[in-house]
Amino acid sequence: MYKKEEEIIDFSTSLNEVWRLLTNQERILLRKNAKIYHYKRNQRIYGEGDEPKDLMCLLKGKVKIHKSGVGGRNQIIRMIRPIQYFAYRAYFAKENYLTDASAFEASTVCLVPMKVVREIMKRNYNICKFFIRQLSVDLGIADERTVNLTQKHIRGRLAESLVSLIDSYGLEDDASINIFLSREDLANLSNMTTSNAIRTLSTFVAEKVIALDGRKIKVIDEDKLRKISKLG
Amino acid sequence: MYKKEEEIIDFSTSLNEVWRLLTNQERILLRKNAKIYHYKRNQRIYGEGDEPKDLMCLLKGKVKIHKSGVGGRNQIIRMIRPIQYFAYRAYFAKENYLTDASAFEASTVCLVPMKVVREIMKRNYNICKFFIRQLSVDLGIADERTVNLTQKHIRGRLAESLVSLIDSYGLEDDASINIFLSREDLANLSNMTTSNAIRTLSTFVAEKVIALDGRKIKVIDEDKLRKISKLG
DNA sequence: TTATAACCATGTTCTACAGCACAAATGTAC
DNA sequence: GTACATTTGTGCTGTAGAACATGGTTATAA
Repeated sequence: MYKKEEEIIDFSTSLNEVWRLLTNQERILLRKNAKIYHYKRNQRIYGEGDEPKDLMCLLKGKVKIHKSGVGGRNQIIRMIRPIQYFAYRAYFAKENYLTDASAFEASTVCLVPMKVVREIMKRNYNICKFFIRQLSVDLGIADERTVNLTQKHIRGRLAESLVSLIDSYGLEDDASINIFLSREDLANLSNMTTSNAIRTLSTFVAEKVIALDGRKIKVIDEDKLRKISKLG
Repeated sequence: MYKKEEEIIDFSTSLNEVWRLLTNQERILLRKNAKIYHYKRNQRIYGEGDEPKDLMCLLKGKVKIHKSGVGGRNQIIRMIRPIQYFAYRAYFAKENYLTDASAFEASTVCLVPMKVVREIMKRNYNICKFFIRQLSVDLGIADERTVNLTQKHIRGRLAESLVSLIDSYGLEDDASINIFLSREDLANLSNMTTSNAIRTLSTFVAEKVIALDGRKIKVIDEDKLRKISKLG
């Protein structure tokens, strides 16, 4: 399925925030237990129903957390960017995964056994605080999303997705969004059909809010996009 | 706004799980800082934008967490039942409240300053674990809800709400759901308009899935209700 | 009592959007 | 190169469900 590589990783930069919160001893423990995996584009990282065993931290690439709903219709729940942690919710809730995670593009992930993480947590309040904070932020985002996806109209939903992509992945020098998704993924993120995503993108182009070049989305009028997202 | 009462509360039963995890010292600290408030039907407990200061535990009654979306349309995010904790997410995320909380019926709430809670958490890993668990479970529920509310049809959404009310509040001896909400609240919980909630309830009655008597909902065929919820 | 409001209930439009169907463009394999 | 698959783009049609309207029924108040 996936390839394990022995590799020298600079943990202090790649694990960032969490690394800073650790004692030397804990760092040694972590280094000993961490594994690095590489995933190819569209490869599955974990699946609904799997038992959660490892904390994951995305080092490089992009990952989507998604979920198949009624009639197999797919919905993207959230997107992970480098140095974000994921895959821990299910373990903490003592559940199996409710979602799927797949690499959006070639990605590198650092895995740490949850058992090790738990041992560290027992002794290090700051790590607990870190997870509590993450979970709380994510729960807030989820609540917002629920309201937005159900109440906003199609234009508002798509605009909102674009805005959240901008906020997550940023803009290039030429104002194009730093992630390339298919129209289908964009639709799954915005809770609409692919045709509607295409159609609505076209109207945005006509209104000079964005410009398209294949999967590249150039943001022309970010203010207007944010306005559509808020009011639409 | 609300009335504070000096009152003898049996913390060990009313705070349940958390109380058991505390040391004697912590219990004394908690008892000294806890306040009891009473809220009337429909009274607001906190509002969007307020600064979170206290951990709240519902001792008696029913509370709804809701959120006003596009065009003031209201959406119920989750319902709280006695001995459930709430109001802590925003504090942990270092945000102000994103939601409103109101008493559904006359309710009693125990408030503990978050500062005190934090002090206890620093020393007591079990309390950290408790919140991590709660947040993780809630995040899972939120993700499920997002998919359900956006993908299911109107019948499925209403059925799902009814099922979740059954699971939260249980059934009386006569198979009626142990909570009485207005059609409007039911609509806000199921992401539909009041008229559609009324209409769909009627079809459920016609199909002999439920029986209605004012706000009282008697569950006739729970299996069928769960089936509609799953497939609808 | 009447007044007034808050709830229910149901029927009738109307429109946003999903669901095709089909074509063109682009990529990928051989 | 050709062949095939995947992605993208558009038009058409049906329908779920929102918006509106009307009327009845039950609480709360004057």
